Amino acid sequence: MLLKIYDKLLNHFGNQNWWPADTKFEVIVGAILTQQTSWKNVEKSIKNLKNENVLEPKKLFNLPVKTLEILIRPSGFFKVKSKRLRSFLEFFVENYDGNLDKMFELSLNDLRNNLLSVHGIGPETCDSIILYSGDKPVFVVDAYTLRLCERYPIIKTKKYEEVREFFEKNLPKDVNLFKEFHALIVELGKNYCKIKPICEKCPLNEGCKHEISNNDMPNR
DNA sequence: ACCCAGGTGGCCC
DNA sequence: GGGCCACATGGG
Repeated sequence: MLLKIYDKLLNHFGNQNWWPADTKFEVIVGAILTQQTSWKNVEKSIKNLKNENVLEPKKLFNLPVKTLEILIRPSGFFKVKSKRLRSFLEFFVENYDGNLDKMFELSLNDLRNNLLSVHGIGPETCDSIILYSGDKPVFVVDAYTLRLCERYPIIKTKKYEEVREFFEKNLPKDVNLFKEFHALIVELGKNYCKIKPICEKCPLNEGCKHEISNNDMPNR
């Protein structure tokens, strides 16, 4: 079932090659900045950080908050997100000396729990970090994934943990597959799921229960 | 002038 | 446990 959906999406959209970033650390910063924000805007912030040569753990840690706010302004919620970046950096430098290998040495479970304890890192950001920066097999669930589950009915619950476990149990434990699948679901959501008329051309048109409104995103 | 974007935490009931 | 709200910029 899930693999069939995956194949259709892959055939239609092709390989997405997520996450676009030069370093693992950049992935983490991007994961926090992209919360409820278009990637285009995040790119501007990332570019600013690179231009200032501060896109490294200790350098970012030592950056004054005011400066950080200015640099990440294009990606929105800049005061909230500068705090969230600070929370992560403090956690990261204090516990792992700003060393990603050290952090990712943890067991999947400890890693998840520790990241989730950081203020501003919720389930999706946590799992994006683990999958795309840590290369470990957790499935990232987002609002698009929940909507997909609703429309085909794949699973009744809308609870993050349950949906994540369902995908992980019903797919081969393949990091690359998890990366691509999540990216493809996002691509699907961006292109086809908003307005009913477009559904005719949707690769998942068959069996879709999209009947109602233009916007029925789970968290709006 | 709207509407939306690769969420999260706070507060209320 | 669920429902609503603030957070903010840039693009369509």
